Amino acid sequence: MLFAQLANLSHQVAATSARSRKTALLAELFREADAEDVPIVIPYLAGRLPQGRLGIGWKVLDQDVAPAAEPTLAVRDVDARLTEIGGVTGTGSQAERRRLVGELLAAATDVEQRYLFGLLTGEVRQGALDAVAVEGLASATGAPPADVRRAVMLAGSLQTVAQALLADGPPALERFRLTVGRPVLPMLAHSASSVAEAVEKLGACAVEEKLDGIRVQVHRDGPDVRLYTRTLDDITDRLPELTAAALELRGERFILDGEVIAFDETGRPRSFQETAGRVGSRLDVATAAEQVPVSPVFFDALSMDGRDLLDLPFTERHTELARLVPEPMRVRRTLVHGPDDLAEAERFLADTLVRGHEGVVLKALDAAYSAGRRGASWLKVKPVHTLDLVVLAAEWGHGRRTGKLSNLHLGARTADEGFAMLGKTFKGMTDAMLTWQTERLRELAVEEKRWGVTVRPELVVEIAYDGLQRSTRYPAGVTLRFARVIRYREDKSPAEADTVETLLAAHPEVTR
DNA sequence: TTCCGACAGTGGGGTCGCAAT
DNA sequence: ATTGCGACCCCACTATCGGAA
Repeated sequence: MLFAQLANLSHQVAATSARSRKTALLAELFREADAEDVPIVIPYLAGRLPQGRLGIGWKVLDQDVAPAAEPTLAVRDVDARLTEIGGVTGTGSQAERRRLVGELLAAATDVEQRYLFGLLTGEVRQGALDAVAVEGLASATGAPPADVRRAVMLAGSLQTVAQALLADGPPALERFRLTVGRPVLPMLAHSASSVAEAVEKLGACAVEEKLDGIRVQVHRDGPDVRLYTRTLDDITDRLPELTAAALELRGERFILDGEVIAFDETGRPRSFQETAGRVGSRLDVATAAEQVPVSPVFFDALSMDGRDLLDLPFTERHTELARLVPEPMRVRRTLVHGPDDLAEAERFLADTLVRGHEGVVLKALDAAYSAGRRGASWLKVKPVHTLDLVVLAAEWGHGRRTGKLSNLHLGARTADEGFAMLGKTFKGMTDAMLTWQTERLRELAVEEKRWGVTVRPELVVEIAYDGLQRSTRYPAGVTLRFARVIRYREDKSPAEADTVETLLAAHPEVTR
């Protein structure tokens, strides 16, 4: 199959807004693909590369290469060349990768070049990624979409399922079962703005503390233990104390879901930055483990002694968990009967925050474990802080925000009547706000740059954020975590904006 | 007809490890 | 030694489609 055929199809998919049409287009191509092309075509159509990451980013792609006039590249050619590029390492590798990418781009037509850019940067912008590709695959093979989604969750990859399905048809889905040692896509939580809202939606539920660490899936099969992240990367070698903890549990074969986090000597959680740094350390694990020891804290059991627990209600999965895992290694929790029991949920949240944790997750007691589309039975609630800050600059947006000033640079007042930048945000804006702020910020512009505009510091904006963290990038030494716009405050003058001083005072633990 | 769940898109900051300077 | 870059952690929010109510 020619690469141009995929590039053109992707273009067509991007051109239609109807999801049903996107699905139909993808299904048609899945049906046409040769068996040998399938392992390549499937990830490409879901906007990804079968090789995963290749060390190719904007710096390597930032070259102007004249496109070829006629399409000649086969799908397999592109794949072979990318595999080659990914294999280049060592001194001079970046220049060599750049040269090879240049050669590939020169062999590609205009449409193919654009598609390649999308695949390599992970921004295909065709309005169809894994989930829509799953629908297309189901449609192409006649398999029920829900069964395909479940198989993908169990296989941890669309590609594996697609190959089996296209080769052997719907019966192939039977082969995808929960297996100890093979990671499954984790169940995720949605957000709720308050405990009351969450309890209202869920009814009887468990309220569990939400730890600010790294998600971990622990598999044990006898003496073999493997640890996986949320994206199913194997991090076994980095966390020997977790392996040891898993081996001490009195069970031979199980899969547990939880969080890994670092605590200080008093049992309070250390900052997310410290936990993340530890989990990210791969080279000198022994030293890292000594300086920042981490602990597993579990909240779910997916498999026990060869039994698949995924479809059991949460209550029963938790019973299994509690039988295996001693209390200190489990997430703290309380049970709530329903809205009339709200006070208990509120009390638990307050207590959890006092302990230094991030918030709570409320989980429906009757819900199965599912990464598929079965509604939000896990709801997280975290406290939100707000500030009035001043817009210092704004950057031009990309994709559907092209032509709009999007990413705002946010400043707080300083003691010397100036402003210190605390970070950026592009979140929380409606289309109307984008249009309005583009016009307003242009009026305030003092300098036009390629990336955007700097403005007179006059526009006050109300910002929500999850907390403060240390920063080496910004002048105050701190930055906002997950900043998002709530609304513009034209009724406020910049002199009424919040100061760095009051911000630091509100989060004493960060600079202590 | 209206409502709402699921998805894709739009990017944010930090840290680590490797290569380049 | 320091800097730049890519990968991978954490993540919020809006617009839109299409099935459910």
